[in-house]
Amino acid sequence: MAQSDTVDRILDAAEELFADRGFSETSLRMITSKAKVNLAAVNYHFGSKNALIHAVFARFLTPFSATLETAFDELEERCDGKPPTLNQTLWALTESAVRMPQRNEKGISIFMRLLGLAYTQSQGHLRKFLEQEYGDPFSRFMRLLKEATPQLSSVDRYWRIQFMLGATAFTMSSSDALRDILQNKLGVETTIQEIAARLVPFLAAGMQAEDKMLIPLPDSQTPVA
Amino acid sequence: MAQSDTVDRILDAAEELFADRGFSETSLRMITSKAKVNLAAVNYHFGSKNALIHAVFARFLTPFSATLETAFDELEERCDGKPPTLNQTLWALTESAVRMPQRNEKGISIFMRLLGLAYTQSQGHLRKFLEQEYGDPFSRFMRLLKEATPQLSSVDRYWRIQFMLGATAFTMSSSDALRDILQNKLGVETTIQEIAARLVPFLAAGMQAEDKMLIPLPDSQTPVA
DNA sequence: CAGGCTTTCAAACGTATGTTTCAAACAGAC
DNA sequence: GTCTGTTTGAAACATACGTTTGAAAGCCTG
Repeated sequence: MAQSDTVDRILDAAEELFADRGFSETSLRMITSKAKVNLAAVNYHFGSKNALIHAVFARFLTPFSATLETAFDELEERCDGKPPTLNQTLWALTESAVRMPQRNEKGISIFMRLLGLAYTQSQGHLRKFLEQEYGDPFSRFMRLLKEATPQLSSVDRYWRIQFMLGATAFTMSSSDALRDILQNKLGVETTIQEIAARLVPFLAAGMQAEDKMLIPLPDSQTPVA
Repeated sequence: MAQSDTVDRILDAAEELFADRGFSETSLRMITSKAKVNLAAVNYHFGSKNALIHAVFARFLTPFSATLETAFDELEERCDGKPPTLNQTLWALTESAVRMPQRNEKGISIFMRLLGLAYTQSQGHLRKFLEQEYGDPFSRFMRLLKEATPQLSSVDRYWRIQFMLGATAFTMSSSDALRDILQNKLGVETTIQEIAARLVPFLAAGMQAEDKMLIPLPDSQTPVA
């Protein structure tokens, strides 16, 4: 065994269990027994459960953010001064995610599911960690989105970005389950690339929707401007 | 005090704490101390923590699903045989949610956050409970969506519905946090009605997007038809 | 006001958690 | 081989959890 095969085994087990069950619902004993290492190994190698969570994120987010920066570099160079289009920007992100080297066939959906958890179950420490470590490529993505949608107000853009993130994280986080359902119901095979190919135009269309809707509230409640 | 003021106080406290922190992260001791009732009261009145979770959902989901059925009835009657449009269908749902009688000013966002949690943190028992109790209006909503988008293939529709659910559940499940961020960043106040007013056209546009995208994968990977 | 049923209360139970301890096993350098 | 620092191991720690208990208090009916 390599010197710190233990560390990787813990990370592998933790990653999968976190993605399956969430953070609080996954105990160190589950992790260590799945990883076939001693319970104390987590605190020895990582210091605490929270630090382990950070390490799980860092392991895939660090190479991913590097890939993403490169993709953005290439894109901006290719556009030669002009701001990349919305489709190009979304696609640069999607392609970076899909083409990341995977540890196994479940890699990409675990990756997405973890991102979704980070958003929805974030316990303060995680959000702070992610913001601090990976805020830069995220900000850059935001800037590109902004330049690709100059017609939107800041507030509109903000919310539509949230909608995009939601559709993406949610779909990807359960893409295995959704794929199975589709297989059983309609007998259709679907690859993660195909899901992406359907998702991107959905997002682009939503992002570029014409109007904010006027809410017709017949009585009670104040209508929204 | 009314006879079972205790029950309502527990439900109120539980609802708010669940929405703030999630299910596993909220202990019975937090709930009972916030509600100012004895710890044993939860198990006495509800039987278990899981049953309390179900009761919290039932309290707002039962009247909501009734409201929703009525809204769908009215919509279908108004359309007089012709299938309602996508916008009408989405709006019937949104309006039913927004116009539910609220116990307090935070009511609607708690409501939404709980729905988001139900989707993202569902622990089996909850999903089963919701499916059993409220599967009917959900199926009806799905049927309306199908009739409103006859141009879509079953597979396309399936995935786009997932995208819609994702954007909605995800956004709503963290809408308070997102609102705060927006408040700090841009100094803008946002109501839940405004979020809905932005979300619906986003979803409608995405749902009706023209094309599935052709994926340009420069090398490796097989392009998608 | 007496009786029986319901509700509250403080305390304890058993279990599971994250973390710590300290001795044993191991690794590589001299 | 011996010595050093690192890693593993079994066990225990303290704490928090959901749940149960059994007695006290409250309430309503007769």
